This record gives sequence, structure tokens and C-alpha cells, in this order.
Amino acid sequence: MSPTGPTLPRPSAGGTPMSAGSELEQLLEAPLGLRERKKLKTRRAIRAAAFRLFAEQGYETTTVDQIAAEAEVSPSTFFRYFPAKEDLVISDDYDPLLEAAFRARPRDEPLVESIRQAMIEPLRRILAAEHDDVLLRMRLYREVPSIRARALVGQQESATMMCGLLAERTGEPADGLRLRAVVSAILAASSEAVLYWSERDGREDMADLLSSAISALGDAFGG
Amino acid sequence: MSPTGPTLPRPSAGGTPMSAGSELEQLLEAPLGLRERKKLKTRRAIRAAAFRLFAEQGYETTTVDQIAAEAEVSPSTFFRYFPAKEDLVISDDYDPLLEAAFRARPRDEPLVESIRQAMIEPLRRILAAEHDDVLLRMRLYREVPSIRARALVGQQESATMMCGLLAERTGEPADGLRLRAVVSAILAASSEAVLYWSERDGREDMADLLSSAISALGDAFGG
DNA sequence: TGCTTTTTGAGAGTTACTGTCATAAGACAG
DNA sequence: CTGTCTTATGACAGTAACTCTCAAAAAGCA
Repeated sequence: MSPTGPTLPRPSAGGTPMSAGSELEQLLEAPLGLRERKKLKTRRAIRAAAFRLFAEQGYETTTVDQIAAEAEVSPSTFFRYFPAKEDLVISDDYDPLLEAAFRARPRDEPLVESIRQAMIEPLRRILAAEHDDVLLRMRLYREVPSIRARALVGQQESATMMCGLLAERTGEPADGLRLRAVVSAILAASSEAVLYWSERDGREDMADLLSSAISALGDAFGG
Repeated sequence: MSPTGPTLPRPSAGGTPMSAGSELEQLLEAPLGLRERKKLKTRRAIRAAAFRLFAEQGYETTTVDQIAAEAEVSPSTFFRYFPAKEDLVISDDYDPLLEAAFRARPRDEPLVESIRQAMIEPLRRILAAEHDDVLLRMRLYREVPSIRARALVGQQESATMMCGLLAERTGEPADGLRLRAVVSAILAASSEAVLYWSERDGREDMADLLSSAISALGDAFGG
């Protein structure tokens, strides 16, 4: 068996042997084996239990043992599904979607515009399906430092991924300072937009906010 | 006494009752009381012991207990000086310097230029005094996720501080999306410059790199 | 010298993890 | 349906980073 835990369902792709797995896609996939379905079920059960407890008593005051008990699994099992407590809140699904969306953009489109569109599109899809859920996670992001910390490292990893993508398209070196500066700046501004959106309880249009954040950069640095 | 630990020396300013304290300034300050000098000494002893051990065995594999032993203090004392292990590596000195440098800038200077200058100036001073030390910390930043995490949260806090400053000067609301987007973008690009600098072992000129990172934003978003 | 304030260390407790191993349960071949 | 192989689970023991409390020691001060 996989050294670190239960092999999470990867129906079609032959990617990494073990990863967090993106629930979004799998929900819509062809019928999975009984085993896989069970795993998804426990995963969701754990997360549901966790969020129930978070709502009651807050994130930091609920222990992993409590969550495991509420979800009726052992603590060991909990950690097999979520290597860290913060992983309950943070989803890694976004990056591959972003990558795909970017690749789908015409090569002659201005770069920043490609990026903007590539970010908005999967964001829309996610929001359509999990609006309230995202809002909840963002609240935790705001309120819990350890979650913020974890998310920010993830964002940095997204940035280096993006650098790879852009390097591919423009021919610039992926680890060049200029590229890295631009990418990290866009990501920072964008996540500020998402944060802002969540502070307004999701009442404003995310795409608008994102565009406005990016065009703010144009105004400030453009001249 | 202060609720969280020994009151760290704050010779002149009447700032927060308890904070990490900036060693840089205090080294140059008027003679402190015996008590204060002793505290600085232990603080440095702990840090020195820690970095010695890190060099030998790496960050993650050296325990706080080891560090305390090497520094000849009790573990309790360690935590009084450094609430978290990562605080050994992360310095909070920079923000006040940045703030002061920014305030010293002429009000009619273009905003981005003010920021750039305000960042470079204290950076120069720090590098002049602690070049190798900074390099070492940055290496840990690159190699240890938990340090990166903590540093990034700090960066976000710096950003909201900067937003306050800029809001003061421009009259824009400090929590407006546009301002926040711009500030977080600059900070992201800048820290990318510092990171880049450290990857080159500090051989390139930091001010140049910072300028180049910021002008990259101009190129990307401006035209 | 005595009194007050601050720093220190000892010790006990909590929590998020990690690793190991035996057992139970799904998958599959015959 | 049976036996076999694979994979998921739970029990258990351990570690390391903290947190809290309290008494003793040291520093500052009258």
C-alpha cells in the first residue's frame, strides 16, 4: 500500500500516486469502485464533522481527537486523510484548474489578460458549486493564523507553478526575477480581491473585484 | 511583570509594553540598566546557540530543549524569549524602520517611488550591519516551510501597516481593495527580490534587484 | 540592610503529529 | 463461494512544541 495513507481515488489520470485529490471533479466522475466511494465518504464525513465542531466551538479549541470521535474514525485515520489539521480548510484543487484554463487561452492574447481570465474562469465554477463553503473557509483564513500561514505557502507554490507556465509561453526563464516579481504580484493582488470579497460576505461580484484589483496595478505602476 | 515574559528593553520609545524588540537599535543605544543588558545577552546567547546547532544538524532536527541546554537556560526561559521556535529566525525590526523611512519622504514624490526608496534605505542599513546573518536567515526561509509560513504572515501584517501609511498620505481608505492590491503586490515583488538576492548568495546589489522587480511591474501592467 | 519587582527554573499537562503492527474489509481469481 | 492478495483501519507508544503555575533567585531601590 501507499506509504503515507489510503490511496485516494484518481479515476482517470495517472498522476501522483498519492495526493489530496480534487473532490470537485470526482463527484461528477463515472462510478468508482466501492472502496473509492467509501473513501470519499469518510473524507467528507471527517470534514463535515470538523466544520460542525468549528461552528460550535471554534477552530483552535476543537481538537483532532474530537473531530475523529465525531466522525467516528480513529485519530490515526484522521491523519491519513488530512496530514495536518489545517488541510481540512485548505483545498488544493485550484491549481490544476488554473493551469488548464491558462493553457486554453490564445497565445496572442496579452499576458496579463490571459492570466486574469484564467483565474476568473475556474473561480466562477467553484463559486457556483460551493459559494457558501468558500465563504466559510475564507472566514477561517481571516481568523486563524495557522490557516493563513499554510494558505500563503500554498500561494507561493502556485506562483512558481505559474512562473513555469508563463516561461513556457514567453520564453523567459522561469526563475528570472522579473517573471517571478510579476507573477507573485498578480497572485498577491488577486488573493487580496478574494479576501475582500469574503469580507463583504460574497455580496460583490468576484470577477469584478478581481479585475478591479488587477487594473489597480495598472493604474499604480503604469503611469 | 509583563504577562507573557520578561519585559524586553525599550529604552527610549514608549511603544507596546511587550514586543520582540529591535536589537539593531539597542546595540547603539545609551547604556541600559544591568537587567536590560543581561536580557539582551541571554537573548543573543539563545539565538547564537540555536544557529550553532542549526548549522550542525539542521533546523527541524534540533529541538528546543537542545537549544535551551546549549544556551544554558531552561526551556521555560527559551519560550519567554522566543514564543515560537521560528521566531529565532524571523526579525520584526524592519517594519518600524520602513515606516520611518516612508514618513521622511517628500509628499510630492510619486507614491511608488516613495515606497521603493523607503524600502531600500533601511534595507541597506541592515545589510551593512548583518549581511551574512540575513543571508543565513534567508536560506532557512527557503528551506524550512514553517519559517516561510511565519514570515509570510508577517509580510501580510506589514502590508496592512503600509496600507495605513498610504491611506494617510493619499486620503484613500486604508481597507479599500485598490490600495490593498497595490501594496500587497509591491511587497510580494519586493520579497521576491530579496529571495532572489539570497539565492545568488548576496552577490548582486539588493537595491538594483528591488528596483528591477518593481520596474518589472511597471512593464507588465503599465504598457 | 531590608523590601519590592522582575526573571528564572522545575514540573505537570495539552495537542498535533509520526511510526509500527496486527486485524479487518474490499477486490479478485479460480 | 473460497482462498488469497491488497489496502484501509485502529490501537498503541512516542516525540516535540508549546502553556500554565508556582516557588526560588536575582536585580533594583530606599
